[in-house]
Amino acid sequence: MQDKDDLLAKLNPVQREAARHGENPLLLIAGAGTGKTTTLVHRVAYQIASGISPSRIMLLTFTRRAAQQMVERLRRISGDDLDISGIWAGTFHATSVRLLRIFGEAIGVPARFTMHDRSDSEDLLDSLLNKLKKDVDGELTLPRKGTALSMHSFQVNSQLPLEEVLDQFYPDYSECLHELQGLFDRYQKQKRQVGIVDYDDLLLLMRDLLRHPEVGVRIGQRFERVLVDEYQDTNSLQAQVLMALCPTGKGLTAVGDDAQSIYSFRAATVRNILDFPEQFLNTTLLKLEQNYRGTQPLLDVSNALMSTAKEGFTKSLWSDRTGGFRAQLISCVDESQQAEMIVERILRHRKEGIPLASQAVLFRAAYHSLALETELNREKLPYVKFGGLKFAESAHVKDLLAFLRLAENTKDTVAAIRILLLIPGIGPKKAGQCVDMLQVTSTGLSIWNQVKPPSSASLLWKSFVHLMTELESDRPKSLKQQLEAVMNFYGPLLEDRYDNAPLRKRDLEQLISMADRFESRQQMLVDLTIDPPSSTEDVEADRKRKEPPLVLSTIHSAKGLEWPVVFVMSAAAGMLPMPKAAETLEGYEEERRLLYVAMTRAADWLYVSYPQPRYDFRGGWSNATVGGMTEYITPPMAKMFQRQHADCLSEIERIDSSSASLPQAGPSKRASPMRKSSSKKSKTNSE
DNA sequence: CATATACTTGTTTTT
DNA sequence: CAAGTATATG
Repeated sequence: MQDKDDLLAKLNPVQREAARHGENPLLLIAGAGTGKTTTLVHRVAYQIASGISPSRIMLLTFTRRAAQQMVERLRRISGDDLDISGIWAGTFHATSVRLLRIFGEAIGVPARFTMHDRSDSEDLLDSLLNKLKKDVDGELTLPRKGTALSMHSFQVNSQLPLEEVLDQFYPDYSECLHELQGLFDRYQKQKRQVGIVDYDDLLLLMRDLLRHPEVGVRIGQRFERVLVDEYQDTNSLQAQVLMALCPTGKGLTAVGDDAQSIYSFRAATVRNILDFPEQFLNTTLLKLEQNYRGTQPLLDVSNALMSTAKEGFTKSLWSDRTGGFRAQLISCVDESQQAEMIVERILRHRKEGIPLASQAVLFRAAYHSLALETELNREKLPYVKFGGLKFAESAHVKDLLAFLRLAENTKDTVAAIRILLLIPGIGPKKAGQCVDMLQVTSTGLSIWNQVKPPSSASLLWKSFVHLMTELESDRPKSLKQQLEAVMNFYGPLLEDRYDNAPLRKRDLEQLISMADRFESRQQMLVDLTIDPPSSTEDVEADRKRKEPPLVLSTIHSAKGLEWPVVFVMSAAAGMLPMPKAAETLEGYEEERRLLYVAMTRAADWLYVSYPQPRYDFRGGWSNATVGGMTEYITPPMAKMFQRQHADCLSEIERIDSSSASLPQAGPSKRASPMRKSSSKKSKTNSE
């Protein structure tokens, strides 16, 4: 077997030091594109080579995508010598599920728990909220379900007292503190009683499990090494999870970049990263500043952006890839012209040899790409979109899964009401009655045989109850068969419910064909909730594409990825600083970091574009305050950008033809193995 | 009691 | 523009 230090041959000195660091707590501050993931992956490989069993290493990442990518890279660098298969790599949430399946009973989580996604949580909370509304009888103005859930979720994740959360973020509702507190207590209690778990509960339960006097200690001892990626985006609750897992910090590694913290709405706090050295004694702090991704001119612009930030340490990224393309700032007449401009440039890059899949268009909110998508469809360019509404969140998919969810957990009233309402002739009232029947009985769903539906629905009702009791029974049926049985029943209902039924039906066929991937019904339901197919590609993957598609992504979903060509679109007040988000100073600063994250995704070409302000919905210039110039871009920065006005088409042509050749990509080697790893799916690399 | 229609409201980001 | 409320009809 090779010497374990050979593994680290390609790392720079700081990276190597991080990889070889012993078991004392390690905090790695790593700027965008500095080889953060590379270092982390090498550290894991090095530890395994040093004799630590992979099954005793936990690698916590921010998204499932990041976890998969890391495992893939780990596999690549460890070759055949090291067996890495036992490693626990995943998000906090996914890891929690994994632990709960094994140890959940210890803290009262039933093996057949079902999960609620955000809209299910809202529904459950809404039922309690409506009762409360009757009680207060108009004396108080209570929040809507979505707002209420956000409050509660923030409270849980931040671990602050509810009073503080209300005062700080929802002052309008400070008066209802008492009522809301009661509401949330009842909400938590009810979920526990019926074996329902939501996103926040996964963290809460993971913490509680790890604090369990016996089981918790056992788990803590089992994991000798714990590594956390994107630490700047963890919240207090996640910090508590880590504290419970590694009380002394022994074996703990955290990696992050305070300049890229963009999840404050999930109660993420840079305090976690700043306080790490105090929280865990003997912490070693290492910093990575050499960027292996971008060219120096591109980094100059990003650095300039961050130098205007109001707070935070300034790191200056540098690269030895001097020269190359200078970023362009492009002013467009309106959104549709912006779309045309982007498509035109994408095509030009493709002609010059950059495949579509190596180009990405990034934006603040999912709907910002609508105009562009129309244009892409017109040009028949294939694309995948990350972020925005997920496949598993669409109504028809949720309907289908609700049948299985109810069968899995007959106390999951949200699932029950959802499917009951699908049946013609059954409304909220009747559905409520049916659900109440379930609460008192122990015979399960067969009690519904006693329900007498309106005569028009009686036949349908019979087949419905038959279906459900079949699903509920332990009679061995494959998942696929179960789904097909549901589809038999649901298919016709779907048809007269939605006008685009054929399309939706195809989605469901897709879902059914995915069934074999899952080991059990419970697993399928939970996995689809914590790891919903995040792009259109995941769903359509087997429809063979002629060409790997262009990437469209929200900035949040683009975190940690890179592309040779990056477009940041709609970077103008009203869209990139989102008015709603930029109300507070902290919010405003986060919007800036968002732009920073977006710009630092680019390796070779970067375009930032914005439409001119226009008089828009409900009185107001969409980005008037800045006279058409995006707020964050200061005059010196504008000079660094090669500024263009796309409304003068001749100007575009002129500049484009002069800069049409490929940029000199700096020194011959890119100093890291990140590039060029053209295996099937690695159109993008991580930092 | 279920459902259809007509009108108001508030617009992000993700596990 | 979707998701809420309010009112009318079956």
